[in-house]
Amino acid sequence: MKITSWNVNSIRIRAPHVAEFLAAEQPDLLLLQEIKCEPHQFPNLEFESLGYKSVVVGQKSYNGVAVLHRAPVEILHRTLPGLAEAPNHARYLEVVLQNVTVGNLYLPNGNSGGDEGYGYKLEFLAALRTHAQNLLAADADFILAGDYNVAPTDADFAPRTLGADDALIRAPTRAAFNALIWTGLTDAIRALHPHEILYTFWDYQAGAWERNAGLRIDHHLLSPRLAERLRAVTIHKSERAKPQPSDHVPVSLEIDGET
DNA sequence: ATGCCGACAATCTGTCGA
Repeated sequence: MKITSWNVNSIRIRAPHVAEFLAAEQPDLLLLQEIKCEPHQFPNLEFESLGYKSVVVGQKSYNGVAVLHRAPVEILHRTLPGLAEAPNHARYLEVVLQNVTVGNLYLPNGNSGGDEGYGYKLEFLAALRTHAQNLLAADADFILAGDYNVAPTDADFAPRTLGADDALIRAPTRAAFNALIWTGLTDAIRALHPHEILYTFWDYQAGAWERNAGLRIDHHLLSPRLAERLRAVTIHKSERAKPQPSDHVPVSLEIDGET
């Protein structure tokens, strides 16, 4: 099973890139973040011809997540369980494919909106941790993947890309991310590439791509049995060099068995 | 200090968010 996550920064702008990616890579699931549109605006036609259907959790202008799938999926959640507030933020979608529960998430950046904006980011991470604990208690096989807007360690961002108080690296951010991981989850990229400098995002500004001034902020967290079935991780870096790219690149997992 | 991008409301530009 192949599962890819990609923050596309507007699906309407990026539809040709996504279609090309689907044709070339044929993932079983493509988890999209920042689609920036309402469900009725989602460009389904361009993907249906490639054999993919969509589940869309969208809103006007901002945020928004979706899952593209070939085989039917069961929809479990359209908001993050336990996140009471969720004030008009389309940031979570959970489906099941082949007995694997897949949570697709777009975590708040946390640098805007002052204390409230940052607090919402921490609340999201806390709710995600509780949800992970519940899934573990239910003995589920699951993946929580997407744009976490968290650089977990100092090896996960290039020099001079982030200020010391940036919401992507502040101590409470990392503590909340670690608390999630330490429920017993595995960071897929780090499981297979523990020491390499790897990034999944390069800002549009200041020549970040040309200088390789990137961040590793897109993650796949795996439950224990799924971690044992992890065979490969691919960061599709070449997407960033294409014309009119997203600032994030796709990240794919290959999972053994149950296919 | 910072060279971008996309959506939107309202135009040939500004604001917001990331």
